[in-house]
Amino acid sequence: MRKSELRSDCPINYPLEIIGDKWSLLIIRDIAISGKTSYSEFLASDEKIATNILSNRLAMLEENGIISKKQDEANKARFIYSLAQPGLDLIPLLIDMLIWSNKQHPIKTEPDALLVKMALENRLQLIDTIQTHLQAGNKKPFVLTI
Amino acid sequence: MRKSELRSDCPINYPLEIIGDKWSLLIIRDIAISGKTSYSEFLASDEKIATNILSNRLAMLEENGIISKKQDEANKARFIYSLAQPGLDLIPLLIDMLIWSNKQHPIKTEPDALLVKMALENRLQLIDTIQTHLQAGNKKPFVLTI
DNA sequence: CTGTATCCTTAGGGATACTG
DNA sequence: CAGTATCCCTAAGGATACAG
Repeated sequence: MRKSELRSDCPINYPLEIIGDKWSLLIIRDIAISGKTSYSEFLASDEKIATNILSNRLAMLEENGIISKKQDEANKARFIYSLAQPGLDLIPLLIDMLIWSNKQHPIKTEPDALLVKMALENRLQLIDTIQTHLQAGNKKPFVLTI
Repeated sequence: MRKSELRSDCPINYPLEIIGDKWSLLIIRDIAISGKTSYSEFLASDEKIATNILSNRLAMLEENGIISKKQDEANKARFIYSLAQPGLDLIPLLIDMLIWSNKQHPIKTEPDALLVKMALENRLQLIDTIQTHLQAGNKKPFVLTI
């Protein structure tokens, strides 16, 4: 995305142009909250993303520095996706979306309800805990480790 | 948007389906931060939204209860758009986007730089101040009243 | 001023087959 | 497992004209 292609240089518009499509934030959610790391795991999510779209979005997110892609040392045919710093910095946004959704339609099913509870009690601490969890390279979803 | 049409009932997916297009959040920004209230003001924004798209998004946002539309008492040919409660509840999201953008490319131009400064100093207070400002029906953009 | 209506183009996306 | 490559369709969007 070159700057000349942006509709404007408004800082609210900017993230919309980078991750403002209907799929990117779901991939980021999968990594950040669901603990997913691989193509096949993203493919298995409820929203049923198509293979070509997933492929395209992973490439775009990597190109924009939101995620990182590394070969799995144990299994060379496998790739591991993780959040780069700008991706980790999107976690506050995910949490606020969760809080907003909960206000519109209160969430009662686990593990999301637990996440909402933690977010409402101490948003900053939750964000920090998730970021630390991810940076440590844990494989289980954060919410299952509590 | 009927629930049966949603790709999933994930609370992160929900806002993406309601306001996750490339234009809705810009209209909400115009109302919340730029102090705009009318069709022609939205039309004049930097991103150059088309008339049919603007018309469509205003109707959709109203239908989903995000914004309210009222006839101007002083000028009957004019309509005034404002944020309903779910729209006001999106302000934390806007602030997070601002903070994220600033981290990617530090903002140096006013009035956005001032807004970032306030957000970093006390996010909750800024959100509350903007919401109160809007609910009071002030016509000047919040940031110009400081 | 606040929209509709229309025409047309393009980007996004679903389905499926195929490959290293 | 992790993708590419097609094919095809639809929704999104730009441009412009017109209307109350």
